[in-house]
Amino acid sequence: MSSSAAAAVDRPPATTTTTRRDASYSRKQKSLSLLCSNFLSLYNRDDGATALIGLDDAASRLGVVRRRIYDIVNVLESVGLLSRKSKNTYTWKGFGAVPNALKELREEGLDLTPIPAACNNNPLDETKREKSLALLAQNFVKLFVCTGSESESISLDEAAKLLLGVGDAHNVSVMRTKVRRIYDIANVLSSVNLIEKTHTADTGKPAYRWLGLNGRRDGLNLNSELNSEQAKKRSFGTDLTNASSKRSKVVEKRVQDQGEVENCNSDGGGGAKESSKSYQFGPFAPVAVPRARKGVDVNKVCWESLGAYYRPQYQNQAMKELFSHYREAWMLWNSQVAEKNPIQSS
DNA sequence: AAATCCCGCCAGGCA
DNA sequence: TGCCTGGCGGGATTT
Repeated sequence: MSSSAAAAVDRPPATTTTTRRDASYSRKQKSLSLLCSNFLSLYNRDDGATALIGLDDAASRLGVVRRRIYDIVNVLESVGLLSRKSKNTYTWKGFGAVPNALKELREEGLDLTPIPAACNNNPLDETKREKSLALLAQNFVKLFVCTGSESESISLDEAAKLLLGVGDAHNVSVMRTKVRRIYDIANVLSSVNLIEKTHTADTGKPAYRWLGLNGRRDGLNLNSELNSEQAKKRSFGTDLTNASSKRSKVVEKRVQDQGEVENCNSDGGGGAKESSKSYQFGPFAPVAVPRARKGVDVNKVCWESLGAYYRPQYQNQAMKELFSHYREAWMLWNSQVAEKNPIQSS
């Protein structure tokens, strides 16, 4: 089947290697870790309240194509942070739901034996399910919670080999694909501080350590400095959205066309230019946060959640202090508003 | 050179 | 038929 119309809309114009080599192309703007952190900033609540997540809404708010959202929700769903409600819609469950999900995973136990096709009602479905990111993510988590490795690191290689199908143990190509997927999963899980990236003591090879909910030092700090080295490396000076990407220009334009872009980040192109060079409000200013719609104070929700949850990790001390300053000012202002308007602000 | 992982093609399912 | 979902791997970027 050829690409669908939806996919065509979804997809920025076909990229050439020229574009990819463009000097302004920067992965920092687009990492899955950062995207996931921003996703949490939008939907995670301290009070444990559930929220509906529309995939299109999430994609346009974050300035990415839907495809990227699928990666995130599939992994987050595997640890119970959200669940699929219906087509296009997920329900945010929050960190309160994680212990149960982990308990269930633990009780299920780690069984990597492929289900024989003959035993399945629908072999095709099972094959697909077997390879799905969601299941891979669950099994990855099980490697820690079911094998007593909660205090130990598991190397990337080790994880990939364990999660490979029996017949694929020596297939380099399959192994490489599996490793790619583990990177995807690990980036999401480290963004929510359930795991952290480390290195094996002996070989220095990449590895991951289970943090569990202890990884969240407190209810606010989802982007703890304890977060993966990866996030540290890739998040400096980046925008809240991934709209900076040239490849995201189609999405960005679509959002602008809808007249929904809150141009609170005065770096002009809504993040299309390097925000690190021309920041005005700081990288936590969302580019694609929709204007308040009728009866819905979207802005308030977003800024509140940003103020409460979003903590960029700056390697630069000045940036750290600057953000702290803005955050304190915001919190102070917010509490003053709350005092004046207890009903509206509650 | 190895590690990392973004990106989007495209297959398959479903209404 | 068109949209939704997501597996997959090429290849660019970072370490």
